[in-house]
Amino acid sequence: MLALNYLREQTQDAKDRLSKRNPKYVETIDTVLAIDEENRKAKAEMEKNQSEANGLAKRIGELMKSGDKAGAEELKAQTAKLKEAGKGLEERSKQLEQELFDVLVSLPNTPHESVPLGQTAEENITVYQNGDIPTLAEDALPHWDLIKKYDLIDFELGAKISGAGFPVYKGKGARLQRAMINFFLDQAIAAGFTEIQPPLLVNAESGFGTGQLPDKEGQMYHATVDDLYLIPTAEVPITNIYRDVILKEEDLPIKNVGYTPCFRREAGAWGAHVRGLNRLHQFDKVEIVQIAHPDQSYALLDEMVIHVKGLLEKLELPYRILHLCGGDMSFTSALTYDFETYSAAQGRWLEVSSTSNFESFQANRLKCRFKNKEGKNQLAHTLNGSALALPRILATLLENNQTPEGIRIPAALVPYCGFDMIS
RNA sequence: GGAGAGUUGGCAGAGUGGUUGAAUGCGGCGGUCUUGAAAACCGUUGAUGGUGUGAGCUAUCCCGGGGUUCGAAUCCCUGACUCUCCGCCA
Repeated sequence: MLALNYLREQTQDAKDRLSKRNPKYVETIDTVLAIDEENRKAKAEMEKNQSEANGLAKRIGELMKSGDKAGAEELKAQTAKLKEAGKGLEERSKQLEQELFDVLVSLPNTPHESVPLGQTAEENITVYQNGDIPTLAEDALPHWDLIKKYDLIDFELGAKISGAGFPVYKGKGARLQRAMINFFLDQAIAAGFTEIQPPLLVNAESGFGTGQLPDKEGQMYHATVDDLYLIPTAEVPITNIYRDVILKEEDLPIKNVGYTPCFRREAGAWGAHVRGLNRLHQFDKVEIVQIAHPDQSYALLDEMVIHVKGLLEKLELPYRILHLCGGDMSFTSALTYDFETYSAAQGRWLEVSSTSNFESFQANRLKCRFKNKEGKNQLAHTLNGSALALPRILATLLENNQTPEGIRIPAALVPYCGFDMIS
């Protein structure tokens, strides 16, 4: 949620930036400002009324104390009118407040000035590419066939137990998953992150804090009996640790990492290119999350990019980094880099990490602040990145590393899984 | 799941329906004293919004929501959470 102050004081800047996502937001900003002005007027009126009522109440109290019952009764009669007026004013103010809130939460984050213009994924800009794209043999298999061949994952079994998109990892498939999780966690810990094991179900407040609610309600599994949501990413519980928290400036940046399964309904997303591990309802991910001082958040974003690059290089996977354009960025992000690995048998780039700076957009929803040097509470910046999401890494790894003898495991993972070949 | 108790400022903890945004203690900050520090003493110390150039004024906030009342931290209803006891259980 954008800060109202910002929209009021830097209206043109907000309009310019949001236009990068969609020009229609210029109008929305005007609507916000109009409602805000009306709201402030209504509030002033209500406060004046309330102030009078408070004054009368106080005087009645004094009269009662001094035993002047008649005088008190006289004043009581006067309060009736104020009370009546107050009710209407309060209702009006509440309604405007709600309207303002509704419009305000419908505004996405303002893109950073470096964000490329564009509306679709085709307009994202490749800012970096690394690693050789392997040339596979004629009879190279896509990962869903390799999985069957080596009995690593059973999709049908998962479908029986749960439904489509809930794979059952078996044997070396399961061990490789565990190896990657530990590898990613250890790498993050070595980079200064603190490991967190958060709850996997969160309440609606947490869903709102990081921006999944209300606009992405349909994407999360909702346990309605207890009104809890299954997390779509560890970002939600880990960032919400800092909801309603005022941090000390010297505590920043806070660096956390967590491994969690992620649950996504992916409503409406099923179509082409979703075979095998490409898109799942449940998958594993290691997520890094930072709470930062606004002055350093972009430097920290760069650090996170370097961290993710390091992971992909240690896994010996060809990858590229995309600077997402305004139209393709998520609702909450100010700047996002997507990492994609090249899955050679499918001949496709697969997104394996999304690394973003949310600036104060989430912090404003979370009320995550720090006391600055002037002793004032200031919104922090939040950042996060996948480091990494497992299924597509696995898909790429299986496809790219297939040999007639079996699937070669990258050296970095061998100590973690205890084998160097799947055959 | 059953019964009971509780939730107050950074922390601890008091609170009578009527100048209580809230005693007191600790902590924090400033000062006196000191060569310096400690101790002691004095003062100060919540958040958010509105308004004003500013001192200020004003509204809201004592777990959340609703109600009673001229007036609610205080009374009533409801929800969440915590603790104790009992039951069940990995």
